[in-house]
Amino acid sequence: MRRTKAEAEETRNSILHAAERVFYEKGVSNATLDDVAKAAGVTRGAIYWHFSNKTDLFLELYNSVSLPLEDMIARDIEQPASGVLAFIEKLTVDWLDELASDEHRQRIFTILLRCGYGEDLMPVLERQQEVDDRHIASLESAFARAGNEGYLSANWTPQSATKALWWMVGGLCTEWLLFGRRFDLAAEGREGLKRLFASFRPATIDVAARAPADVHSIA
Amino acid sequence: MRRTKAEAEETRNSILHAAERVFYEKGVSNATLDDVAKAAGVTRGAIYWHFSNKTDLFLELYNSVSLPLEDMIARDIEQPASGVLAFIEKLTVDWLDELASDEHRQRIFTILLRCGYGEDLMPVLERQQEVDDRHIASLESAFARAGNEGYLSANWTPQSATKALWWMVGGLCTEWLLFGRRFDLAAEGREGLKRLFASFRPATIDVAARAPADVHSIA
DNA sequence: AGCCATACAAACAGATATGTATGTTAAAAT
DNA sequence: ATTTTAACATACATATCTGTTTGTATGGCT
Repeated sequence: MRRTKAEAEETRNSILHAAERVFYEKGVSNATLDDVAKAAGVTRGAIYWHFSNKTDLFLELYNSVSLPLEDMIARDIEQPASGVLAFIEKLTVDWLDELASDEHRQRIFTILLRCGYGEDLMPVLERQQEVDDRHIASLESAFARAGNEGYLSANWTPQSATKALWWMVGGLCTEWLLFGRRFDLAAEGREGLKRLFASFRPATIDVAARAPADVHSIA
Repeated sequence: MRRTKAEAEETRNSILHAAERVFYEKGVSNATLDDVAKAAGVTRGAIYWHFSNKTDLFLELYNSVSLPLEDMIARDIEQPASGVLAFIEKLTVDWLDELASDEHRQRIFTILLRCGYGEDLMPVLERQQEVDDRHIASLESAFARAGNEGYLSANWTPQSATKALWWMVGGLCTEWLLFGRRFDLAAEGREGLKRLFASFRPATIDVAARAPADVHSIA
C-alpha cells in the first residue's frame, strides 16, 4: 500500500485535523491515539509513522497553527498618533471577529487553555509567552506614542492601558471559550471595547454629559 | 487496624489534601489514584473506602471549598449609593489579596481552569456558572444603584461596567494562575482597578488635567 | 467478655493504552 | 524488470490503571 508522496502528506494532514477535533472533544491527555486514528480513518501505525508519539503529535499540531497565530503582530502599528487608539480598537475588534468565525482557532485556543502543560510540552508554553510578550510590547509602544502627543487620558498610562486591554480581552475570550460560548463574542467585545477606549481618550466635554455623545470609535 | 472515627475523618481529609496537590501538579485526568494514595500515605483501599471513584473524589474536593467560595456573594452590597463604587473596588482588591496569599485557592482555581469538564463532572461546571451568574447579577444591581444617582460615568452602563470589571479580573487571574504567577497579582490588580474605577466615576475636572490628580480610590 | 461493624491493606482480575516488531503493497530508484 | 524502500496495517508484548474482592485487626456496643 505504498502511497505517493502527495497522498502521504494528505494522510498526515488528515491526522492533524483529526487530532485537533479529538483533542478538543476529549482533552489532550484523555484522548487516545486510537481515537485520533479512527477519526482520521487510519490505524495507529500511520500515526506512529508520521509522528513519534502523542506529545510530538501535539507539538506538530501547535506548530501547524503557530505561524498564522504570530502574524498578528507582523502588521506594525504605524499610524499617525491621532489615529492610534482607533486603530488598536479596530485591530482588536477584527481579532475578535476572526476568532468568533473561525472554529479552527477556537478549538486550538481551547485545547491550549486546558491542556495542562505537564513538563513535556513546556516549549509550547514558552513560545506562547514569548509571542504574548512581544504583542504586549507592541501595544505598549503604540499607547506610548498616543500618550506622548496627548491622545491618552491622564487616567491611564501606556502600561496600564495595555494591561487593561489585554486582561479584558483575555478574560472575555477565556470565558467564551471555556464556558460554552454562551454569548455573542463579537458583539459583546465590540461594545466593551467601545466603552474602554472611550475611557482611554482624554475627555473633552464629559462634565454633565448625561446622554453619551456616542463618539464614533473606529472610523 | 480499625481506627477511631476521628482518625478516619483525619485520613479522609489527608486524602482530600493529597488529591488537591496531586491534581494540581499532574492534572486531574493525568493523575492516578495511586499517586493520590501515596501522597496521602495510604493505599488505594482507603480512597475507595471513603470515595466511590476518582470523579467522586474530585466532586468532594470541590464541595469542600465551594462554600467558602460562594460566601463572597453573601455580604450584600448595602452601601449608600455614593460609596458603592469604592466599596466594589475594595471588595475586588480584597478578593485579589486573598487569592494571592492563599495557595489553597490558587490550586483549586487552577485545577478548575484546566480540568476539561468531560461529561461526568458537568455538575461542577453548572454550579460554577450559577455562582458566577448570581455574582454578576449582584454587581450589576450595585452599579445600577450607583448609576441611578449619578455616580456612574455616562460612558458606562451598569451592564457594561460589570462585564468590563468581570472580564478584566478574570483575565488577570487566569493569566496569573495559568502562566506561572510571573507578576505581583495584588499590586497589578490594585493598580489596574484604580484606573478602571476612575473611569467609572463621572469626570469632574478631567479636561487639561495632565497630572493625574491621584484621587484616593478606596478610603 | 464477646460480637460485629468499621477502616483500612493486600491481592486479584479485567480492561485499555502504549510502543514495537513484523507483514504487505505499491511507488521509486536502478 | 528488479530491487529497494516508503507508507502504512496488523499483531503482539508490556505496562498501567481501575474496580472488586478478600483478609484482618481494632474500636465500640451490649
